[in-house]
Amino acid sequence: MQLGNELDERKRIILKAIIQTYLETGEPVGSRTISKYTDLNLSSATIRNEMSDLEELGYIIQPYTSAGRIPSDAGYRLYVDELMKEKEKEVSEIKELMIEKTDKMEKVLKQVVKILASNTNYATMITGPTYHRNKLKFIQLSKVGEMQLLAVVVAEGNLVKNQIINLQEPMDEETVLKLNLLLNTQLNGLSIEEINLKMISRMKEQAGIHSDVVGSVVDAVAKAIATDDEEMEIYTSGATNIFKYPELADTSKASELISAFEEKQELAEFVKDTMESSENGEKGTGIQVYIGNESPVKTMQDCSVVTATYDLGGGMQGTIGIIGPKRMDYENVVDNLKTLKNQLDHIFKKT
Amino acid sequence: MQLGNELDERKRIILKAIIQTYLETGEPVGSRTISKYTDLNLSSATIRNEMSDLEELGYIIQPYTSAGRIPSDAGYRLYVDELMKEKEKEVSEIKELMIEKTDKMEKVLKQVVKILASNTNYATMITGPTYHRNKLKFIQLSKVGEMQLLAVVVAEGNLVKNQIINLQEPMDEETVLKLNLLLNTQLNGLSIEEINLKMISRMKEQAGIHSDVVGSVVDAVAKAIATDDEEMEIYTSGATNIFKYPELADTSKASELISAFEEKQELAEFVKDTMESSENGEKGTGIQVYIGNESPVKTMQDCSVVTATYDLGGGMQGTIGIIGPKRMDYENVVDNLKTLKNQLDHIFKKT
DNA sequence: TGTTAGCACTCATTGATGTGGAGTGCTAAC
DNA sequence: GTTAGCACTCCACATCAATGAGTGCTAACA
Repeated sequence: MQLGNELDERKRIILKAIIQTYLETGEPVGSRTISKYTDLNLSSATIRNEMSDLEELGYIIQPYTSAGRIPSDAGYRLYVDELMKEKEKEVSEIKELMIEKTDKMEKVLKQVVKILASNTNYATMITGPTYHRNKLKFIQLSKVGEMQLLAVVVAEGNLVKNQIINLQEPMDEETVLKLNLLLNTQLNGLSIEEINLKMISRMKEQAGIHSDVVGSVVDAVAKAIATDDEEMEIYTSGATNIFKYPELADTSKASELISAFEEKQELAEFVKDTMESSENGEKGTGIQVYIGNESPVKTMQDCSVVTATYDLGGGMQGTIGIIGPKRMDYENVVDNLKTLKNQLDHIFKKT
Repeated sequence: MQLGNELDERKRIILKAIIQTYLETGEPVGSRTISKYTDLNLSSATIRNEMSDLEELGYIIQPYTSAGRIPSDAGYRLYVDELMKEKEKEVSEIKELMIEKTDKMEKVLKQVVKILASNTNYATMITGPTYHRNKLKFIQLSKVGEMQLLAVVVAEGNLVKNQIINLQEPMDEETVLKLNLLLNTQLNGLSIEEINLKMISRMKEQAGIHSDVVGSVVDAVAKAIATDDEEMEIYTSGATNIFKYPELADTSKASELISAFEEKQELAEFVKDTMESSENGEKGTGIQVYIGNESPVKTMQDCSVVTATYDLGGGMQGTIGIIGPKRMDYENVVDNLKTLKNQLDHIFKKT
């Protein structure tokens, strides 16, 4: 935005041409190529002069003396912020993603990353919706064995968790019923912050000899409602797509990248970052582009990462991400993410 | 076994020496090395003669003229079957795997693969116990919304599944109770094969206007009990360990291998194969070694795979696997798997 | 007959060298 | 302001020789 003004129209066109050619080929692009590529009808010499300027301004880089130029991080940034938009309307056919309606969200998510990965040829990730200040909807204790209870906890958004509780001593059906009633009347509609110690100890009193069960159940409840960072499941796909881009495929880089995918906790950085900046309401599209150094994760400084949050209302939101080389096809990626965002809204609102 | 007899003692020692040196170094081993390595006190020339014989017999291979020798698949096989055992008693200190007791099996499994991967420096996989002819233990329908029921199905082994059922029309608490009773009395203790169409249609009759709910519940039951191959979750870890072995680390191979890990369905082949042969009761240790071509998966012909089944009694069993280069440290791997097997038994029997 | 020393030979690996070509920067002319 | 021309740079690639690990063979030895 601020930098863009120092560029006249011709420079912008040339820069755009350079970047686009580089996106396709992945190899430094020279002045002759551009002189043919554009409809400016300029000789390579003129282009060379302009390119020299562009390099001085920091938008392109010469990997070594007398080689072609490649975009710098700043160049990509300008391209994403401004140059790309001018073309945006052109290609925008909405591809129908074939997501069959399944009951389990987990499956949907796994399918989504998979489709996205094969659509874009990049590595992809997705998190399920995380529930901020989620409220308790329903608790059900059932006897499933002599000394075992099953606690089923349902939170808002129909997030179901269950936990087996091993008892110290047998419990009859009637007591189970009583406990059920107690738990539901006391805890129903509360969020995790609202369940305080006082309340728990009061309930334990009322439960009499079975106070330890109350403790276990409250634990289960806490687990069901609180979705802390560790809990958060991140699904990934297409990690091996990075082998398709020579600049990332050499053994050491690939190893690091794929490790990051496997461990997943580095990916959580993006989720956190994206969530934060989407709260600050930048742009409003909820789409975030990290180019090279802009990434919060060091191991991904040779990559670009594009993330989007999908928002299901009611405080539930998740994150989708695409990780690829810096020369990723930003237009296509952003496009894909946008349509996917809508689709996810659609699916989950129905469910 | 049958082939082993054509080898005299000296040849066996030399072969063993060759293999062990190769396991360490990963490079073709020459005669001079062996002449120093062994306590046979033979000159390199003599060793050369023996090696020539061993090559003719098919146990070792010369990658190119006048290079050292590397073990062939047959060589590894002999090593695993016979040579290795002679040393087995030596190193067998049981490493205590620090598996903290958690409630969720999923977490235990994820932790186990992780530990195993970092212990062995190979890629690892594990499946949860699959339940053959599993029986229904308990069904609980609960109303969680105006038009929504939650079906919780508990099968033997405390395998819990839940499913949200969307109703066509509201249902009052009383009906829910009645349905609960109906389902439990009819289906309790049955395995999936025993639930036939006749039974379902009879239940639908008794359910009256809510017959569609019965259908949904039975579906949920089926899903909970039947653990078909697709359902089966395979957890993996340490996929990037393959980068540590140059013979697997070149881009094309690594890409294929890691893809296989990501997709997981190739890994299911091993699970199936291992299960079958463990049923046939070979050896009795339940540990299976696939060397190179012996593998049922083509993409892993440059690897060796060692699998083990852990058995929890009651028809529940799962599979652990380690995937590495052919020159993997078989002794250590087998050892690790054995102790892990025991630990898993221990953990899950407690749970 | 089994073992060993010696020697010629093979072949992957490594580093040096040279060439071709893509691309630049600069200058001079239009 | 634009362009043609030219010298220059530097990577990529191929070629070549030197190196050295390792073999196979032969002949001598115990």
